[in-house]
Amino acid sequence: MKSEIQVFREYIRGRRLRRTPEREQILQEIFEIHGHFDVDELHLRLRDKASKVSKASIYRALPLFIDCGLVREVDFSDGHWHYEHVYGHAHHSHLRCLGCGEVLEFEQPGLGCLEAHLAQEFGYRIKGHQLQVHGFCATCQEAE
Amino acid sequence: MKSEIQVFREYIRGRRLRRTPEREQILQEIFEIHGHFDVDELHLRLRDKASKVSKASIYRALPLFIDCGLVREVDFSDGHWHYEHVYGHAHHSHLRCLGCGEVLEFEQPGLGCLEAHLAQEFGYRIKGHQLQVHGFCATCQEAE
DNA sequence: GATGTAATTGAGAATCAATTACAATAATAC
DNA sequence: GTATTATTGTAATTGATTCTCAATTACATC
Repeated sequence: MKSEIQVFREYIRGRRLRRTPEREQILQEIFEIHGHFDVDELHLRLRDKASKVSKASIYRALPLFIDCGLVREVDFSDGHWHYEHVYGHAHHSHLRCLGCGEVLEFEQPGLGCLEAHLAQEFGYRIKGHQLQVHGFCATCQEAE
Repeated sequence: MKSEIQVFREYIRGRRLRRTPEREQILQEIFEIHGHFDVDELHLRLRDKASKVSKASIYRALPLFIDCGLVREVDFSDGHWHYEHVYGHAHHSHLRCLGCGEVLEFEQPGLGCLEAHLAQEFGYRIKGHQLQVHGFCATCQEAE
């Protein structure tokens, strides 16, 4: 399997874009994040490492990472985007607690089959899906 | 089955909130919308009927409707919230075209079973889920 | 290695949906 | 009817994201 930096560099070359230290710093940082992140968090983490990458550059780089399949947008319905490092990870869905915000991951293999079915029924070429389940975790149920 | 206005009035009474013409106008308008809507659209439709309800009131009313199960937030990943009239409708998921923005609905009965499974495995009390599938419709595939 | 080009950058301004403060109004309880 | 307090519209504010613009820099070519 190609390394993620490799995937990104090939993508960059293929599009006549440019390989910059900023983009690679951002990507590197994403690899090191365990779990989900948002732009603010990513920016702070880079700040802490004395990187001067601006938020604007992060906002500009993320669509590239998404486009080449390294990162995925995740919707937690809290008013801004979250992202996750996706390359080489099994596709999964999120179970989110409406009380404390905890997010668990689970696998849902049946959805590949659903995609094939939808492709056939509606004539779509399917690119992906997002499934979120929400509710209250054990702790938050007690607290109610 | 209780009428939707009834559901809402009981909810209002139960919470010691107040029944106002603005809220009922908004709710009434939502019933008459076929399909999905966003705050802007709802506001324009009310304007057209010479209603003076402000956007702020719409923003303030929607969480109430959601809370009493009459309306559901829908995420089309286009930067702002969409909603749909939900009471008495079968739960469904959305298939969205990344090219033209078309949205189709489909039913996915297996997910009720998934919810029960998750409830058991993680100790959650599940409140609901959202599934969106995205890809390119037949027309947009040709255009590429 | 120098040069031209066009992509990329950071900083800050602009945008836009959503929220909030405030004073006026109006729904409910008494 | 009166008091209480939720709700309203208006306008200001917030906060995430996008855009602008001048300066910089990566890459291809000489």
